[in-house]
Amino acid sequence: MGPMPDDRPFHHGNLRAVLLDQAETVLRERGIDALSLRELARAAGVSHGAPRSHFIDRAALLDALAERGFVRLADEIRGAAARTSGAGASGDGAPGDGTSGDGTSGRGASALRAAASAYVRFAVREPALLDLMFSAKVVGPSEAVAGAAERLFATMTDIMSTAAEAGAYDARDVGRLTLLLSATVQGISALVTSGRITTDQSDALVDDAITVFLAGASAGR
Amino acid sequence: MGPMPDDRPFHHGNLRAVLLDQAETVLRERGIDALSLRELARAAGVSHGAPRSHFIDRAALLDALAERGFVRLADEIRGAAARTSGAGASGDGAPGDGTSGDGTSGRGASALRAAASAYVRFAVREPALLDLMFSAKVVGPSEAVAGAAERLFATMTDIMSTAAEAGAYDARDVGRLTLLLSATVQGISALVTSGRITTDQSDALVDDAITVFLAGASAGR
DNA sequence: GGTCAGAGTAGACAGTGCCTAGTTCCTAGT
DNA sequence: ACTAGGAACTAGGCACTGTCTACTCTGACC
Repeated sequence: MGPMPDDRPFHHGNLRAVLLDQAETVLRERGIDALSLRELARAAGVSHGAPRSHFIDRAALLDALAERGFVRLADEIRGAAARTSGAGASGDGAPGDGTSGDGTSGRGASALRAAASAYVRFAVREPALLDLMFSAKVVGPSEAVAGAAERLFATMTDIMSTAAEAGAYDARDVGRLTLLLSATVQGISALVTSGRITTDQSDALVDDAITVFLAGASAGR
Repeated sequence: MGPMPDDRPFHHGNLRAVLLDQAETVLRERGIDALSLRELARAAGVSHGAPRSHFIDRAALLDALAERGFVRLADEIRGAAARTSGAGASGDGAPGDGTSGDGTSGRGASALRAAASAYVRFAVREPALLDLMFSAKVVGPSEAVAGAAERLFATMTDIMSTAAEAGAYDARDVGRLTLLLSATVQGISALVTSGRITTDQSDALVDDAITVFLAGASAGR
């Protein structure tokens, strides 16, 4: 009814992106309980019903956040792994150079170390977001976030495959070993985000994890 | 002001326990978002302000739930580990019998397998509760839950020490290895509670985890 | 130029957590 | 036996939230 006395444009233009960015900040600084659609709307200078045009639910907003989180996390560990070897670790990397040994210090190993470290660093930087990404849903995760999570796992598989080609372990075990290392890294992150261990401890733990993992994985003949 | 027309006693007697039990059920069946102090009060047949006598906060209720969760989880993995070897695995167990080998199938190994399996089974049974126990707090966890979490970790350490005495790995590494296995098991659980893998996959994953862990841990000379 | 869907506004409603004042009961202490 | 006091509980109110609905504005397209 109000004739809207303001001079600002009726259409915000990119409300969705603004809401997501602000939500991410709130999540980081004050936790998920402090995330309110109405507050986000106020901060963006729109009415309390405006977010509904972009997110049908509060849950939809959270899903979008989780989805973005998975994409960012995948990018970061891919980048970290790629930075260790000269070329990238994207999909069909060059075949292994035949380096043998137990793999605990090969080129594949350093990529694994870098990726794991980047993963946990993400957890330190964005504890609430990672928590949201892996939170227990009463109903299964939505299509979009499941896809994004899948992409993260695919990235992990890529990195693990490259390490296998470098001789760190048998290529036939890549599937199961990827699952295992993913779980381990996620577990270390959970210990960090829940405040159970310090970041210093987590660094050492990542080191131990990779060392034991490589020794155990290559021991399987 | 109302003269309380009911005939039921004024004092509920054990409201606190009833609230916690009911809260646990709601958590299990409808997730943490469905947990409302007022609804719990209604279900218990008391006024909406009654819970405040026992839990100053909604957060306090959640803390109490998490605390109970830690205790139960610790009990379950201790029991599972104890059931593998004849005697219990409590604290100062009998010294190892000198069994050598790489430890991937020794007596300590089966205790580890049982404990890990019990942990993940707990996650399957109580996903939302486990999530709550390891949720990212903007402020550090309360005193009580930190203590309960500590007790869980101590239980893990006990089990790991017993396996070390059985020759699974060097006793000097127990501290770091406990942290590592705890993280791994928690990570597998997170994959389950977030609906990323099925329970069948989780069983196989636990198996792989223990195998790789023992191979890697004992490989460290 | 009219129309039509998307984006935003504004109001209402049920529900929640939290606070406060008052009431009831149990349990000491004398 | 009586009374003081504290713990447990009731009842009302406040601010806030998510969600629904009806309405309005705007730009783009025929």
